[in-house]
Amino acid sequence: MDERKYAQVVVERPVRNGGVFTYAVPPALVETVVPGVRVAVPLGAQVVTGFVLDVSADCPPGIKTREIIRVLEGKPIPAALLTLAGWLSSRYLCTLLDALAAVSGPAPKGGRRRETEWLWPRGDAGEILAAIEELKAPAQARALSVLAAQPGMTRQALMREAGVSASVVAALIRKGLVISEKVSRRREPYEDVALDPTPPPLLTPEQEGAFSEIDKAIAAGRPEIFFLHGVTGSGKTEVYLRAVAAALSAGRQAIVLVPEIALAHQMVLQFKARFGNQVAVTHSALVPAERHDAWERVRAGEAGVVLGARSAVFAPTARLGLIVVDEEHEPAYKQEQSPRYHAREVALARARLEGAVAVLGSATPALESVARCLSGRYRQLRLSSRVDGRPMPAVRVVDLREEFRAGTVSLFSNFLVARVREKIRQREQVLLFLNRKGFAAFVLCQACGHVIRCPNCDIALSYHRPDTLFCHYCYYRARYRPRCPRCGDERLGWFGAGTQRVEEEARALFPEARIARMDAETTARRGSHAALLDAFKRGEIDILIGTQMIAKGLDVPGVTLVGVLNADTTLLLPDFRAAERTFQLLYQVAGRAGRGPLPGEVVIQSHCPEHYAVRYSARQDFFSFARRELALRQRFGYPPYAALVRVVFSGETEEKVVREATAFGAAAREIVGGEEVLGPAPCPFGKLKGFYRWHIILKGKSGRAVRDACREVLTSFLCRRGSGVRLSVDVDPVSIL
DNA sequence: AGCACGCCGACT
DNA sequence: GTCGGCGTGCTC
Ligand SMILES: [Zn+2]
Ligand SMILES: [Zn+2]
Repeated sequence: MDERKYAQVVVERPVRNGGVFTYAVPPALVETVVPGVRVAVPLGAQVVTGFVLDVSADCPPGIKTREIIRVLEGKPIPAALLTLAGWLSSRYLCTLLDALAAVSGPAPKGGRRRETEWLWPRGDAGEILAAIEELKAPAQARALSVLAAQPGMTRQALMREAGVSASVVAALIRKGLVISEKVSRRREPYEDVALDPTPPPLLTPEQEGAFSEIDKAIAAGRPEIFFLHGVTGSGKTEVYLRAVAAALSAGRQAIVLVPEIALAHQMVLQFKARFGNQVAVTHSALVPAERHDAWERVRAGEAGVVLGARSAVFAPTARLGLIVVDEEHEPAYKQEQSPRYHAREVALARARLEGAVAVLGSATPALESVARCLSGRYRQLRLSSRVDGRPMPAVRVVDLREEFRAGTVSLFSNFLVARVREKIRQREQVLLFLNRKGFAAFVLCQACGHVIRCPNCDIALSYHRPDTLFCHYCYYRARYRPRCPRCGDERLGWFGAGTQRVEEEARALFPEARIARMDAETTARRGSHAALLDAFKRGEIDILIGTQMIAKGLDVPGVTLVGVLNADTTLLLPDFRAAERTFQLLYQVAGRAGRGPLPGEVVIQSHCPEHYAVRYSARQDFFSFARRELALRQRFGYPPYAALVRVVFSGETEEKVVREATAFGAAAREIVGGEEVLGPAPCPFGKLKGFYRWHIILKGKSGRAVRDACREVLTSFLCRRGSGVRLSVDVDPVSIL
């Protein structure tokens, strides 16, 4: 009988049908063609690669199949991750191919592991001396004698020391007078962290209570979702460590996600000290081949713990028992290219599919998480007191409107200047924090703090020349008048000072202080970021000025004052999460003060001190903030009470982009039922690398409903091929820039 | 995405 | 008459 096997293959071509084709498996490949392997297959006139989804004995009728050419190297994607890829493509409306590529981890080939090359002179001292004498080329002779004096140099060092060019060294190697030895530097970062033999610290009663719940679920193999809501310094990490230990002793593996591995230095050290080489760190500093090695250690079960950024959620753990998502509210968990997944959501889906326990942690939960705690989907565990028993820092909000009326033109209020001077006198350290500059012109009344918002969307309107204000969500437009609608003042500003200007002002105001600035410009050189932080920690800098990047993970005991120069700029972002982002940022910044023995102090400068995000963050009152914010989300129809899908159109000709976006909008309005179609409107970054960008936002009651509606529109809608307009879909967008 | 097929305008 | 524009459809 016909024993032929057929494989369903997703080809690496953006084909309309989703790219799934049926191929015959040649007898020689029956053993190796299994679900999850990559294969080379013929497609039309060419050979393309693809992923095998499934292998079976039957073939859909009425098609002439061709044979798989060969199986590519690399381990197959495990079944659970293949299922997860299917989930990803339907949850995030991406192609199955993009989902499979994400799930398949780092490529097995493509780049060598890093090697260090050492150069040695050939032979004993006599032979080398003879060779130097015989050499006709003086540069080569010089290089060889330099190397003889100091054997074991790198190529760069030899070139530098001998003052010769690369060709000189190459000639010596070619002649066999110099031996090149390449040593693979298979150094895992943090490899040299010693296991800490001391027993883990005792848990506080709160930590104990939280851990025992998680422990019970792990021991029982009950796939629960826990939300660990713990204030700054309440010891969430120790709870994660205990939970991971519990999973390991139950014979299962654990994945621990952090927003940015480069900023999780302390946490990596703690995990390495506790679990040693059982931890695989998927560090972004690894070259692809090294990432692949780490992945294989996980697959083989050598590593029981995976610690990494969002892509670590796809680690090929065979026996997953626990997934931890630390700082679950962080926007860094959102992948901003297809598949545009949120690692927290993927983690929950994976935990469900593989029967693992999930632990999400934050001091300032995403409002989606608050809603899920309230609905009972997450079990909430609270850590409400600091492990060290220190009080939260005292926060003082300075009203910039009063400063404005009093004629202050400086970025520093009089109060902040006085506090900084006091700290400098006492030889304590100061952190000055500047919110990132607004990306577009936004309108804020300098006199009363009023912000003009969209009546439909509650989103801050942005100004466009010569006299238009518009909403980036629904494209509501209004005429701009340089006159505040609330107080009538004519000084509507769009301010946006850079760190450079802050530094200049600070030098003028505090001439006796040692001041440093940390931003993209000053930390462009590799390692200078760490060097600057080290200098600050050693007390060689009195005032450190920086943007968002210094708010994360900075732990300097000498800092007793944190100043936020402009608390409001995040409130002006065209984003329904603007208030949430502001609250999170201010809360986090405040946590940077008073981490040492001296009490901390925080000064927040704001044009809208009465705004609830500013007010409640000053009191570190998350629950009051959440209550207010949830009410607004409900009123204006935003997550967690609604779901959004954003469709971005981009191309080199704006008219064509607008035409396609408008056509999509019309098709969408035709098809959808209860969902709203907002726009098209220009994206906040309306032109990026020569591409004009417009977007449409679909809004609906449930995620399922909006996704279904969007999927339906997408099946009937195609950008005209000649238009050169590309379309990309973002389900649950985090940033709409 | 590629590539072929096909149907109209302006060239040797 | 044919060379070539790109709109349309298909690839297991
Ligand atoms: Zn005003
Ligand atoms: Zn609007």
